[in-house]
Amino acid sequence: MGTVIPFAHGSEIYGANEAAENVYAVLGGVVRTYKVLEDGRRQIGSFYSTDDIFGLEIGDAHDFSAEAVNDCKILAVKRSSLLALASSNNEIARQLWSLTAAELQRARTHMMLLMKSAQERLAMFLLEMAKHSIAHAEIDLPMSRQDIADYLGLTIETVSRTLTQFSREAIIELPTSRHIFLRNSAVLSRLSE
Amino acid sequence: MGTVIPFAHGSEIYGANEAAENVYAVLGGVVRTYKVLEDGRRQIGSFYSTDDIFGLEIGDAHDFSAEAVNDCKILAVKRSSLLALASSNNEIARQLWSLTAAELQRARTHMMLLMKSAQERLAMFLLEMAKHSIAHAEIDLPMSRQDIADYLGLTIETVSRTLTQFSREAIIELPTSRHIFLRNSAVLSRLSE
DNA sequence: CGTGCAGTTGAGCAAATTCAACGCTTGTGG
DNA sequence: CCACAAGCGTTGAATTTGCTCAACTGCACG
Repeated sequence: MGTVIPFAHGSEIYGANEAAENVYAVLGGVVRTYKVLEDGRRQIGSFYSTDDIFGLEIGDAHDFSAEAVNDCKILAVKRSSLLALASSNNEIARQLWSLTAAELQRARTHMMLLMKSAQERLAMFLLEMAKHSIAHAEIDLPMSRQDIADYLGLTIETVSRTLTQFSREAIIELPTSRHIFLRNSAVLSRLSE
Repeated sequence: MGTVIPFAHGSEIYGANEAAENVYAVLGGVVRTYKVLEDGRRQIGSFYSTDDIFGLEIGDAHDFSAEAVNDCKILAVKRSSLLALASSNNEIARQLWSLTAAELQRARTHMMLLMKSAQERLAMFLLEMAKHSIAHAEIDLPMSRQDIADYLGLTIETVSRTLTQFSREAIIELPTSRHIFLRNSAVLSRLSE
């Protein structure tokens, strides 16, 4: 059911305000959803990785845009067929509702993140990334500093400085800019509250 | 259907992590939902006024607390009976889903707000309040500066200063601290983007 | 007529941003 | 194979923004 589509890194999956024809599942790679304000500032709403579902709207239009962070395999499923299924199958209907609730959870967590200090935001971000990674204390970042900054509501400089600070304090290790070892998750947890 | 309950200003309607037994509708007054962090910081998630519905969770526990901002009339409806209805009635099921989607919309708007400057946050807040008020350009704030600050992720001092600045610039008029006239909504709209 | 709370205002400070320079890696053309 | 531009990330200095701490005002309530 649905169609598997590959997306090259940086390519658009859908745009904000476009008709929401499909719902998407990540089979491989990482996707970002975002909005761009008139003055050029970009807010990244979420990153989605393997097994995550995104692009489900209750209205007829997407309210964020979606792009491939790196090369992705995406499963696209017609929204109309899902809705048709849901109308006769309570279990499916409940699962669609549940997906929206999961998005709500995501948004609320992100909201809580955005009222914190730069250190706390980075701590939360690293722990979140670590949870999604295979090795619990080793992260391979698929996204750029700019992506992280736009996700956390900070500048790339602040992201960079905060990470080097963590590194100086031996909380993390940064063999390369995209590769991070968590050396003191306890401190990160405390920072992220 | 359901029970009408009055809540005095400041009284708790439910606490975070409590079992979500009811879903609530505001018949009169204003409600705030919030979370308190270990260090005492409080984040207000949303304000709900007449005809708004709050406290609907897909899990079994509330994840925010809810309090009456001022004296309220609240209709409490058993969640279990709504869910029972939904299981046999697709229209009800769809409306429950829709309510969660509306919450998601709220959370995303709030997320966008929290990445902006103090001026922009206040501008968005004032316009949001104005939309809910009877007279389009006149606001009677039900909540304190502390509530506003915790909603916008600012301090009361910054809220106060920004409002007086708007007042000096003739964007608003402040006959009393809880009563605001919008004198230049265009500027506010531009600020809020 | 005080007392207390909510809101405002000011001064100094801390945090994050801006602007700018620099280093490292990568890819391309000579 | 080397030189060199381009992009990404880091670092530094100056500036801006919002926060902290403190004093003060006005209003409501006893």
